[in-house]
Amino acid sequence: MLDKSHKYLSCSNCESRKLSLFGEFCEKDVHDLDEDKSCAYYKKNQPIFLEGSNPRGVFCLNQGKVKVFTRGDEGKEQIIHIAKAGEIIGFRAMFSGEPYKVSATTLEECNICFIGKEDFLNMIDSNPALRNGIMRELSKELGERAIFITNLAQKTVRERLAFALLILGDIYGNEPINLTREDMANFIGTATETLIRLLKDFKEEGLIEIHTRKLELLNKEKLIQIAGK
Amino acid sequence: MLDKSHKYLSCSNCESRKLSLFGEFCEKDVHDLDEDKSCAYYKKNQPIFLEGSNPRGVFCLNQGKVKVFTRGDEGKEQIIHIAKAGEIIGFRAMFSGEPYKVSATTLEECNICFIGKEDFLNMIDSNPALRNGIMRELSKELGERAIFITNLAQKTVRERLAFALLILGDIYGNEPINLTREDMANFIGTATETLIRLLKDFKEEGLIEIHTRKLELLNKEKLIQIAGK
DNA sequence: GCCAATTTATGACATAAGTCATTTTTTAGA
DNA sequence: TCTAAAAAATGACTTATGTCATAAATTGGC
Repeated sequence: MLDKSHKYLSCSNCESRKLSLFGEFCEKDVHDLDEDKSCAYYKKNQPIFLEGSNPRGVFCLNQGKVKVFTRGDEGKEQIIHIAKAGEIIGFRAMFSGEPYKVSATTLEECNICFIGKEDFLNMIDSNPALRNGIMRELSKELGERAIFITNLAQKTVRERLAFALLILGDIYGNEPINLTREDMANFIGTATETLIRLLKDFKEEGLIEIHTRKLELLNKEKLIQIAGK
Repeated sequence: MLDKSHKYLSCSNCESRKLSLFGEFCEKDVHDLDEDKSCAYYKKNQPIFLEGSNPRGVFCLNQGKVKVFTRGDEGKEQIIHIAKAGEIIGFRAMFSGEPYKVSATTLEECNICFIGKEDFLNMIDSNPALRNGIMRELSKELGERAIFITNLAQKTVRERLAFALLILGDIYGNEPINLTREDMANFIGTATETLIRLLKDFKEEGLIEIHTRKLELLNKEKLIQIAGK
């Protein structure tokens, strides 16, 4: 499944594409996409783009997970989003005309394709469905971030942890959640030690199972209840 | 300046429009806009739209300020954004195809115009400049919210207050900042009492001047320093 | 398969910020 | 102009969560 060589990955039979904003492309569009893009293998913990730099195109996640984060005053990461296969990342900064406000780094080995700025913008101009998809995506995320903000401001760490576990459960699907404690703490906005203690509580309450780094959700119902609205 | 009747406000000489996403419209487009829109006077603390309801169009803020907020578990407001004249609000939910994730309420007397969903979407389809403006706007806000999230997660209330005062200073321009303590607390994500105590500190440190509800920034330099990155 | 480096875990302690109760001030409507 | 309601202010007290120190476990490179 994962391709460590830098060899070309065709879009036409790419399963991730079918889940992505390019999913509805007609054959010709897929062919054009194939022409325009380049592919690369990224190892774990490899940066994709950095806060403050200028976007040159967008990244299409074929395989693997990626964290999107900003750094606060003291350099501490705040994870804003965790992207999975099928997601296109880094397109916001291309429309805002500003440098990246966030950084992106792989959380595991990844295959990631790249589409240059000009090609991507042309696609958008000539493809209303893609355009609408992008606008829908931007809007949805904006709504999600409003909720993220409210959670941070009003929920306890325990509630936020339950909330985050449910989100991570969706992202990881069948696989167990697999993040360092630090990344997890930086996602819910707390100290690593606090997170560790709360995970232990959840384990003792029978809500999750812990296999070192890998977490399994045992009782989603109860987690939903703890997470609140 | 403020029109308490519900009489028609023409777009062609609307100063707020010139600052808005419709600012670059040609004469014909402005004429069409005039045909499509309706205008209304809103008094202070009047809701414009509610979280959970379905969007029927967008609102164009001709005069006044509006708070955009969500409610947490216990109904407490978290203010996400404060909109000023020239801003178009409520367009995110129209693209996401979901009900509103936020509510909007006037903070003062307002004149607000309304453009129906269909008309607005037609405008976007036929007007690439408007479309790009909207995408730029969505993207910019997404970046700002990443910073908002990081601030909430990592800064102290004192730092967030300094940060918020600077933002509010920009929004209010020449006028003094004019918000209830509760709204202000709900903007920076803290308890009203905590906010009141910190405002007192800032006053004693000579950073702001307080005339009951109206705040004046005296030392932006120092506020920037406190706010941090 | 071993060892250094990283990550996870745990305990002790400090404190920023929340909550609750009460008073004072301001606002807005009659 | 008066008055009731809302908002702002203040004090006393609690606590959730962060910090620091250290130990245990896990990981990954040679």
